[in-house]
Amino acid sequence: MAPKNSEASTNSKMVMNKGAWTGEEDRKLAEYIEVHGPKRWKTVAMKAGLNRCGKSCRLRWLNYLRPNIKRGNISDEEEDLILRLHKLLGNRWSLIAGRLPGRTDNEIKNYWNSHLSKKINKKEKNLQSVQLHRTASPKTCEAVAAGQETVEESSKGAAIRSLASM
DNA sequence: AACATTTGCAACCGCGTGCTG
DNA sequence: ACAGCACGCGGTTGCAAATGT
Repeated sequence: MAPKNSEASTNSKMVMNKGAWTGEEDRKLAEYIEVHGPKRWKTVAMKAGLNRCGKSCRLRWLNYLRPNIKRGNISDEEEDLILRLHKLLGNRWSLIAGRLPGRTDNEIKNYWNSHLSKKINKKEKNLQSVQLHRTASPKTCEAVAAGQETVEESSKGAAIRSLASM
């Protein structure tokens, strides 16, 4: 895959750092934000003396350097909340993260993709095999599933609207 | 021990939206 | 009304560590 960078490409001579952040870069970013605050990321990147694009700085701050960030060890309560919110909101990771203090959307998205989606797939497969044994025709199953989907979609919309407006 | 495969997470990318001049 | 910019989001990728053969 050819590397692209929309912000970096605005200055053809400038080659931005990419990949993992070093301790030194973290320190520079944190020090700058402590003084000037987390805004104008392009300026932050330049003024902090970081050869990074603004986007990269923003992401690093939000997902790693920001104070009060919880890392790892997602508790059973948090997992349960994620599952319920995902059922309600779908892949609205930032909204879900907003309900979990100290957690980032990226962390929740990663957790979902690597842990929960598998769990759910397993559950669904189990459920399907049970249903196939119990119910009459596959068409009945489809009809039932479609009906549930419609109801879920409408409540999803209401939930997103109410959370987004907060 | 050596290699292959899988997993988990940090970071990147493209796109949509809102703000500003 | 419009263009350009900055920001935020969700999807995807890259890679090191862990695990399996």
